[in-house]
Amino acid sequence: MEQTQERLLDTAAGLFAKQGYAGVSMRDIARAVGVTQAAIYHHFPNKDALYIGAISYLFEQHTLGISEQMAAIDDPAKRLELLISTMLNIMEEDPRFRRIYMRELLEGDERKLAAIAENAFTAFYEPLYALMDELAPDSDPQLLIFSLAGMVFHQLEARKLAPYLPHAAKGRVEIPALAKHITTLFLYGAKQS
Amino acid sequence: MEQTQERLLDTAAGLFAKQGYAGVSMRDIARAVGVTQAAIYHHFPNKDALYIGAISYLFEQHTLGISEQMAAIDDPAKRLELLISTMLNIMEEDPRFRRIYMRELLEGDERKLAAIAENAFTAFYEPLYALMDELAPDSDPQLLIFSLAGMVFHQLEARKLAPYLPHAAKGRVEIPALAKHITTLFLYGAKQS
DNA sequence: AGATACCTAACGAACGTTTAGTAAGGTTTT
DNA sequence: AAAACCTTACTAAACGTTCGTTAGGTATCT
Repeated sequence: MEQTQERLLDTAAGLFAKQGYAGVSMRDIARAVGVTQAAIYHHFPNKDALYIGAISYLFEQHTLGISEQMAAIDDPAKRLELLISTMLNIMEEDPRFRRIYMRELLEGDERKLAAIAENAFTAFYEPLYALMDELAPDSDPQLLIFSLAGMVFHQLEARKLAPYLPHAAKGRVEIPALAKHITTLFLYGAKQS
Repeated sequence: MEQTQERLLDTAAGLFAKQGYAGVSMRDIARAVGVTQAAIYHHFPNKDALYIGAISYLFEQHTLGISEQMAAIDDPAKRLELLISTMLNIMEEDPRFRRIYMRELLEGDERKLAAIAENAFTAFYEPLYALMDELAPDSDPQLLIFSLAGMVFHQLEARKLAPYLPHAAKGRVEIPALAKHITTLFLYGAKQS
């Protein structure tokens, strides 16, 4: 059966996202899945491989179909709007996703970063790169992508911070409102938004 | 001497910021400072106390008179530019600062979040709030601030990812270029930038 | 003499990983 | 059709290492 392997990947993804690489032991994962530690080594050669496998598995779950979905829309601005709200929805639904990404950026292990970039992130990146070229051919697409991604990630994450800030917010900002804000700001800037 | 204690706090802050709580051992910290593990226990009762102490120490370092600096500039756009490049410079200089922020935001401990919001973020937040009101009186200032902060944080952090992405970058993007990109994008959007 | 600031050495627990074995199912040989 | 063999998917137990922490000793200063 491949059932155990997939349950290992899924469970490990959640644990690693929440507690980080060093914060999760092979025993933790085995216990959560309901097997012994040694059983993991039947499916993965070591902890590193399980970690990278879990992350790739996590990204595969979500990146499927994004390119196809986007290719169907001609107008670049409309495509951007769809992409932003898709990203927001995915990351709202599955916090493991943005946690793993942020955590890896923070910890910055060269090997793991490279693995994530290749196995997992490229599916997002490629259509975005093309879109940036269409929207603003004279700007650096990578800078634009990093700014856009930063807005999406931080808007979701910072909602937890909002209650503790001055001029306290009225209530939780919903996803469609966030999508509209980011799209408008990204396209036309604060002066027009 | 209080010298060792302060060096412990300073060193631990850097290590914890980069590798997280579980990713750093007491031996790591002792080795980096140049004492034995047992010496730490002369200054702190346990690892938890050292962690909390290190974070508090880090934020105390960053009580900056940014409000005064900004109050001297009349033109809102110029003020924005100064603020962005100041934020970028501070966080470039001391990566521990943005890493601890991101890490605590991820882990989301209510108590620590409240402390961070009060001790660290408010100094940035108040002048920003006023500035947003001037720049775009019809928009939600908090949304604008979160988007701006997301860009600043993520641009700095994501530079590590750049080499592993397709259409590989030419070289490391420098701070002034980042400041210019973020300022223009924030004010006028991608269409104009 | 007593406090301070360390040291060496060790404790038990937890860590990633390995070794050896087993029960179940399929495949090949007789 | 039965026996022999092989592969798969595990388990129980242990390996050496590293972990947080502590006990006890030793210089140095007041």
